Amino acid sequence: MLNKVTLIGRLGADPEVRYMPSGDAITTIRLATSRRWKDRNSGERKEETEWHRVVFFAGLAKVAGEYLKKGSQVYVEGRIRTNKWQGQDGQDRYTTEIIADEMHMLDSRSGGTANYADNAPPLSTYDNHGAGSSSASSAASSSASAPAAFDDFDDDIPF
Amino acid sequence: MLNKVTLIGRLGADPEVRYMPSGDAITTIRLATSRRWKDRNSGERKEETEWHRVVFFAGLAKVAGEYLKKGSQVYVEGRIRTNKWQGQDGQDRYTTEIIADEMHMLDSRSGGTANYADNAPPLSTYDNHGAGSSSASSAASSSASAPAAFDDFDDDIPF
Amino acid sequence: MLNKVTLIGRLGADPEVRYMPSGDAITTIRLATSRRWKDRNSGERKEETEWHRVVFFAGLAKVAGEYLKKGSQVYVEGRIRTNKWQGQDGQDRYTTEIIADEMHMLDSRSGGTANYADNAPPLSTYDNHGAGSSSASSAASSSASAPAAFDDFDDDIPF
Amino acid sequence: MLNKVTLIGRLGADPEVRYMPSGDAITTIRLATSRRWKDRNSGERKEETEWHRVVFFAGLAKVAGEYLKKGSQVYVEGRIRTNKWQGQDGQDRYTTEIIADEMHMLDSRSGGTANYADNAPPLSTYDNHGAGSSSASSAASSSASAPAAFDDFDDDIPF
DNA sequence: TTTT
DNA sequence: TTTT
Repeated sequence: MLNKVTLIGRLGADPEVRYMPSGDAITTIRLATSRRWKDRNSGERKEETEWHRVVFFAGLAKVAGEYLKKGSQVYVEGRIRTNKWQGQDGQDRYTTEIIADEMHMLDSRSGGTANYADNAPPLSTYDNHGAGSSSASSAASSSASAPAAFDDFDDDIPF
Repeated sequence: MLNKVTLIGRLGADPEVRYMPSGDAITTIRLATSRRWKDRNSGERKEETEWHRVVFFAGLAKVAGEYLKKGSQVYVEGRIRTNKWQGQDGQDRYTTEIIADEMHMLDSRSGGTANYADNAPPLSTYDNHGAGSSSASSAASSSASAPAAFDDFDDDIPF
Repeated sequence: MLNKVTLIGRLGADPEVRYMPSGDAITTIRLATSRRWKDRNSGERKEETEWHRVVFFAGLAKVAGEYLKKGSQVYVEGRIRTNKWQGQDGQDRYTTEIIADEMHMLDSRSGGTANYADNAPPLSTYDNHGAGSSSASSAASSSASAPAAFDDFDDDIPF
Repeated sequence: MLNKVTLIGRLGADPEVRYMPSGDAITTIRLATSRRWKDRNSGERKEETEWHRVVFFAGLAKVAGEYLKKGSQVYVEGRIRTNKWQGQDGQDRYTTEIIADEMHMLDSRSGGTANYADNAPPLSTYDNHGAGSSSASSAASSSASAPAAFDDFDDDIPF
């Protein structure tokens, strides 16, 4: 079965980074996508903004936490997950989020936040495909300098 | 900005069809997508099922309501929309759904529910791209026989 | 059946715009996507650039021809089409191209070519879904000023 | 940059499987996707079939070679690659293919070819994300029995 | 609640 | 031929 989401939008705030006991990072962002259309009857232009909670794990979480900022434009690919939890009143609540497995920063060169380009890695795509928790741990414990981000590059089939 | 979802899954129940005052249909389905993986540490196979609420409007709603059944396998493309509403306790609640704009029945000929193939249209893709509410209304008021479904075919660029 | 391509890349040259007898524009771009990975055996970083021929029709062709430039970063969605033709030697040749039905300029505000932002429309998505040649013609004959680009906005379902 | 293709279609012939000196399989299929639309001017229904050459490597190649048959319906995700080669006349030729990194068999239960269901694995998604050539080799040398196919399941992040 |  |  397929459960795939692709988003291009901007962060409404800086990323939030938390850490697991294992040392793995978990980064969460709020991403806005807006849709514009012209009402066929009234002819009015309309706009609607949708906010998405996007969660990154392991190596992706590190890169997202380090390089994304409020206002950054980003491409995200992942899957929908809805979590069930209980409110204080004992009632079921649901929260839907996007579990990201691919991320691509779209603010080229001077783009985005002022000092963004200072430590940005070359524009490229990061992903989590096939990453297990063990290798993720080792990635998470590697150096936080910019080149370390490249540890997450996809080892691909060399044909 | 981009907000796109693609799902391939099976219906957990027959579609629910409601009608607007204008006569337009609104069809809702519950779609299951499951994900299987092997835990890298324990080696165990795991499986997780995600349930999606998918909503179809206008011409798509008609086709979905007519041809999809509990257990049908379907491809859906659309966008994420989260609705905010108030519970009886006055607290904010959120419901996330997929607003479909393309649908593709995957139960081929002999496939799916027993008597499914009897009145199924040729395997094809239906979509709502660019459909305004007025044209949608006229589609909704057209005959309910199988060929009518074709009214929703995308008029495409003839090059 | 589904035949969908999504690309994010940069133009290798300015767009080429041609016109049909009907007045409709046809715009073609060459789009580079590059893939980077680290070879698992040698540990070397590798990079491979793929060039795509992307074709826009009707209203999309106008917007693409007007606002895209060499070096622009763009999101394109469309379908694969392979054309068969005959070389001078009488042998069959094949050319594969992407017929775009959605386009999204990713060079934000300050981004892209120097004077790009001067006449750029608000960042948004253009599409051709469901556009027939007749409506396309009328779009093509509308004024070429920036606001005209909005004529191509998707009329969407107002629920 | 992003270069992504998603196809749902049917095989025009049985898969072709070749083997690398390393023992890795390479499987190629011809996949048809068809598009139907109604001409807005003439009102005629039209149909166009596009044929795609899809190539699978490593573990995916094994599964594709074993379980797909002429007529099978399949979901494929991958990237576009155009190869340049020289005809006998010394002229450059180009061949475009889809390098698959995910595959999903859509013929449920009784679907597709007669004896398909006999040895089919549970309906699921196979992928090559992040597979390097070394791990691919070991997968290729594992047993060819049905359960072996599960070796290719995505080890995913266990949150 | 589907399906394999 | 783009870009980092």
